[in-house]
Amino acid sequence: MVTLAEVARHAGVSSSTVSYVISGKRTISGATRQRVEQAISELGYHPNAGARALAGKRSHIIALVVPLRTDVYVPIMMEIAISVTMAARQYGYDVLLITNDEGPEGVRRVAASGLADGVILMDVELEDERIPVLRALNTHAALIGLPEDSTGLSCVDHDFFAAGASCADHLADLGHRDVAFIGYGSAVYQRHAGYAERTLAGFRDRAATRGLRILHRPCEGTYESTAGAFSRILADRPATTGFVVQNEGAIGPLMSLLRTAGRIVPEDASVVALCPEPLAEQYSPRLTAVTGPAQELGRRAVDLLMQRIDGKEPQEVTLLTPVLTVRESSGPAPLHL
Amino acid sequence: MVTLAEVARHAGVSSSTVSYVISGKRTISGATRQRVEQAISELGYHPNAGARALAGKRSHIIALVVPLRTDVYVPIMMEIAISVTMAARQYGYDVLLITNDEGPEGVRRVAASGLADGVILMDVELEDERIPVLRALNTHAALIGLPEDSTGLSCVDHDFFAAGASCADHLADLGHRDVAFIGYGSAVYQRHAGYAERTLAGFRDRAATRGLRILHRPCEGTYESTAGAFSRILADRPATTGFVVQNEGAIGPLMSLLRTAGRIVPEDASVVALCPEPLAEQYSPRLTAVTGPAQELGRRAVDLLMQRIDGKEPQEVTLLTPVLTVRESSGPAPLHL
DNA sequence: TTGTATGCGTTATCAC
DNA sequence: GTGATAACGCATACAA
Repeated sequence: MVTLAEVARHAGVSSSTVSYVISGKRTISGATRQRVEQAISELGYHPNAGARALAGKRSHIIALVVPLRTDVYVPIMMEIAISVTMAARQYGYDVLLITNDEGPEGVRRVAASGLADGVILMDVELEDERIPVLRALNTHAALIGLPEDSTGLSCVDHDFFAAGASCADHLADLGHRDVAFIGYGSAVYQRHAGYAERTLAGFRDRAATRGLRILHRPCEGTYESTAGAFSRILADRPATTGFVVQNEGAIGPLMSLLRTAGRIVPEDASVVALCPEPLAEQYSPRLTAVTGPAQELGRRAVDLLMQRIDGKEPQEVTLLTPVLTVRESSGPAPLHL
Repeated sequence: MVTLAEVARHAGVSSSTVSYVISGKRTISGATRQRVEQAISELGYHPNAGARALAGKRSHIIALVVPLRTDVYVPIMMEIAISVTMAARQYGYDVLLITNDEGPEGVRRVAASGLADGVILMDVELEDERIPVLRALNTHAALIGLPEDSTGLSCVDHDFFAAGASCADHLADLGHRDVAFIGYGSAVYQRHAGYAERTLAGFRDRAATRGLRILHRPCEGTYESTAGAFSRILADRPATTGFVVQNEGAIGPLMSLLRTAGRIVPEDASVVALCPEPLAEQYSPRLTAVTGPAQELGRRAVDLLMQRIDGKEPQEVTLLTPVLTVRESSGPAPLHL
């Protein structure tokens, strides 16, 4: 293994000079810089990570805590994880993957050992049990998701309230009067997942303003569950012409069910999905959908975390505005109803 | 920050004793062990990762290199990543996430710096450019996927050949004679992705043995592409009654297309998917499918890597047998054709 | 069974 | 602009 000292000898300078050439924390004459850089590449020197962490009190690693639960659309989790990793690399940081089966202990472990300089929490719940650990250890952190009490924490999330509201707006604009909201399974609402509640709240709120009559039906995301929700909607409100879906698993079944029921989309019924773009594009007809910028979420979390590691105190809550993209699944409310 | 020395003072022993209590590399009397362990928990001691790595020449970190490409079913990638992480934890290891946008350099970086003690490569291609780096640095590694030349490397993969063969067998057993294989986009075959080629080879091979007439159609996984493949299949071989799909994105469209074409599944046509269980369960009717054990893949890769880190030389290639689960989408070939 | 002492490779302080 | 050198916190060879 090539060490700093060997590089120094090879270049005929002291090891501290080599160190400073690398870190750039000292002004170095062009000549020595040349020789040092040449020695580095000739010997194929790579600074030892452990030694650097020990001496520099900075591991240049951040931990990313990912959920095990799968009611989150997995590709989006992955997209966020990857964007976090790539953003971190731009700061010279690497990313350690922590699964939530370790629970709050995982956070404590990597923070207390100095393995990670900071932590990014994904899928943060309203009363997240990892947050007390963060606070107790005074760990640098950024949260993806919005907890109940975000005091002193940096959080990024989609603006789900706005997302829900824009669905209501869009359907109201198209003249729909009776609209159904097919959401996540009731377990999701029972554990007060912020994203589910906030979307629904935004939808309800705007629906009231716009004078929509709405129906909310939880749904497990299976075909059966969707079929159940669908038939109850038709039974309770036969005049329903607008559907908002926030459960990825329910989209396919819903489209089939509408077809089977003889309701042509978008002529007889409009569908607005709250889902990632690739999903929306995948159906036929392509879905009008509200989508939040997933990669941006990861990037911003890293930016915030890096600020904190650098001793700054960035803003507490950042909400990223989702975009409603009109595609082929929504249209004017049918007149004949 | 609590250090070993502080714990030692608190417990009234030397720091090496504390170290040995933790590592278990020395026999310690019950009494001192007690006192040390108490001191550790009282002070909330966590060994410093950097110092440990420096002194022990072992970071207790492995790197997991994940692909950026998304033609792999993403949830499975995630499942593997998570199983790798959990398996690694059992060995006291953490997992560093490396995205493939760094290319082979990423592998070099983490290996040469001693950041990671070993590397797990996901989505290995036949001529993978990361492999030369592995060989040059003599990095401990385990590959998920099968490269052209696996000499001296430890690889785990699904037995795709067997997977393809079992699809042919199943349909032949049911009396089908004309079977179509809807695969990945032609780009996947052109870059000689091992999994695609081996599945097709296994399918072809067994189909020949069983006297099936087959048709292979690449498919991009969109609705349009699937519709195109489907109509060409019906045009070229109207008597086709069996469908094998290896493209997750094509499954939904195919089911719709069959329904639209008036072919009831499984009475008029049988569908066998090569896909993860959750996907197979999600459709209506539920799909007969061949599924490889994804988590097992991750676990095994970690096991192999740990053996190598411990100086052993485990077997080169491990192929995990997939399982064909009969569900509702396959049945006897229709007699009237 | 336990203690002492050295070294791991880097960063950063102090001196020149 | 550059060079010594003292930490950094732990593991381990060597002593006792």
